[in-house]
Amino acid sequence: MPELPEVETVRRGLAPAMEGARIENVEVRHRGLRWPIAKDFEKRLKGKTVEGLGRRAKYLLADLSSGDVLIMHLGMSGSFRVGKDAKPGVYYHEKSKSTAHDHVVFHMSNGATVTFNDPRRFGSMKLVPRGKLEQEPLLRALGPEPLGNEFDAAMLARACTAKKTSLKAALSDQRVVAGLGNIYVCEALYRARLSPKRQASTIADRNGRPNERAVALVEAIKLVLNDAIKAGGSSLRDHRRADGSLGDFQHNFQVYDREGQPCPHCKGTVKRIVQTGRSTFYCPSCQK
DNA sequence: CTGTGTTCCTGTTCGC
DNA sequence: TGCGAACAGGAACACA
Repeated sequence: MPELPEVETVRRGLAPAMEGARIENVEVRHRGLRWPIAKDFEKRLKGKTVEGLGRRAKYLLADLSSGDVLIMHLGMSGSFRVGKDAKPGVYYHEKSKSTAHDHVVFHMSNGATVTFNDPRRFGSMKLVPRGKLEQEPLLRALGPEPLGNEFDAAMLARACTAKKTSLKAALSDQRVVAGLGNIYVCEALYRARLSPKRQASTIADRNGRPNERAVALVEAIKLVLNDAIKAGGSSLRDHRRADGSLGDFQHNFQVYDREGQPCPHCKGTVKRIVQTGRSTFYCPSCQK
């Protein structure tokens, strides 16, 4: 699930429970995440203070007093919940109060409990010394932050000009721009009125300079991400914010998961196609 | 190097 | 209601 707006929402939800607090204890109940959680994981975390909680693309980065950085990724189905007294505030299965898939639990010095739940276990956690963060393979190849000032039409055009893929594939590529996923790529392309099937290189001229499509696309990306963050992200299925409340942005989807429904802006119908193995939703009559 | 398909895993939804 | 198939927000990896 979690794309940039959801991860940012998680970060904001976890910050009050984690920043400035010491990790009194950490329980790893299932080491088999995307990669096995390292053997020294608990030892390196116990007794350390979280000095700050940041985000890079879809990664959460917890700065620790030990000099390590805890890198966390939610994968497809990961979520965090903040609770007290060693209990999560909200359960993944709220009715059954099930703790299945609660793989990692942080017990903080302020009494907060931070629980990582991930049914599909595509998420990951990894400790890296702060000094080696720049060489970290997970982060190294990431493209620009889409909400940063440095991300503009010129930069996007430069990244797309040599691409031989569709716009959908290019925007999904974390090396081009970091943090978009299937939902927000579809939504940004819709807002920019650009077809997901259009060749990515057509947002640049022969010299790699941005054209009006690149300008519209960058504007649409920033707009949709900012709106989604304001709404607390999207809540599909059981997904919730760290405090258990639901994000609202799914109500603002214009095309995502709306196959067969009317386009909000023309008389067309939202269509679903498959590109590089993933569903794409778009309006063929207003996205060109 | 570039682009595409497969794979990890569990849960939900859909058609019969 | 049951039951198998299809599908789901990601991204590393193998391969052409």
